[in-house]
Amino acid sequence: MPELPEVETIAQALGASEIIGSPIKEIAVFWEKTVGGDAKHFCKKMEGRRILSLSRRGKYLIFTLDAPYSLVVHLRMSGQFYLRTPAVKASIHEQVVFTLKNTSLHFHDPRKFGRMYLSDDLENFFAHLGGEPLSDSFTFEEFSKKLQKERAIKSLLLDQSVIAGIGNIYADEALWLSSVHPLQKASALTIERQQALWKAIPEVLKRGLAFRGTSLGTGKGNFHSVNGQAGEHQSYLQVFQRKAKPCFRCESLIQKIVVAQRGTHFCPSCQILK
DNA sequence: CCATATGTTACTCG
DNA sequence: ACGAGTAACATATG
Repeated sequence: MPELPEVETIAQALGASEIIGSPIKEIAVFWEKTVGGDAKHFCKKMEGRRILSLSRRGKYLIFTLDAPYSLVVHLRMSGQFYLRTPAVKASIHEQVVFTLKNTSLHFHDPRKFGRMYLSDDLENFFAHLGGEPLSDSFTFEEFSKKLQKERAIKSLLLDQSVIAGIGNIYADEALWLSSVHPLQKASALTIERQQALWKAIPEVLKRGLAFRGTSLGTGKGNFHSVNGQAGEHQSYLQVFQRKAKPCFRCESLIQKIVVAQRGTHFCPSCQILK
């Protein structure tokens, strides 16, 4: 269930792995919807091309292949990658297996929501995705413009066409850090709260990335990087999953409500609705 | 059995 | 037209 820091963690791990430079010799698809419903078409386009590099856009992983294609992967709720040798399906949850030169790349996805796309035009593919919150283009001026909506701020933060990469954990963390109530109408934020939130978003994302992502719970379906590597950021969460525990700023008990259909954690004392 | 889950999209309704 | 709410996707966990 990866968000920007988790996807970036995976991109960095795969980008430093032996898959780089390796040709894709064979592809086995066990759940056709994962690759868009036409496995033969998908495989034919990919087979023989090398994986040149890994990158990320929002919550999408991008495998740059020999021209003209890139393999774009969205992990959705439970997608994970494993490197194995040999290329035998090691779990019923492996939906796609890529046989490479000296290893194999396995896409493990119990809930089967993950999706793979082949694109020869990434600009067009990402045309409707918002900007990158960790890039220099994430300016206060641009952010402030996007807040001019009569809409709950949390709902806006989760909208990938507004800003790319923020999910439920980091939305709650950024709102807590900036003392903004999740149900606050975006257009009603004071300039001070706007600025606080603008600073908080990169801060919480960078912290998540520094700890190589957030791995919650005990289940294997929760986020893990390549080869099941857990992140460490769960130990540093300020508000997410802290229902009924004391706020680290004011000791009031953290509340959990539902906003935009998502569990939402906030401090009722210091995240004030105005 | 029931509720919940770090995501996205199609649909209805106002 | 826009946004909120809902169900759907499919499975695991508490």
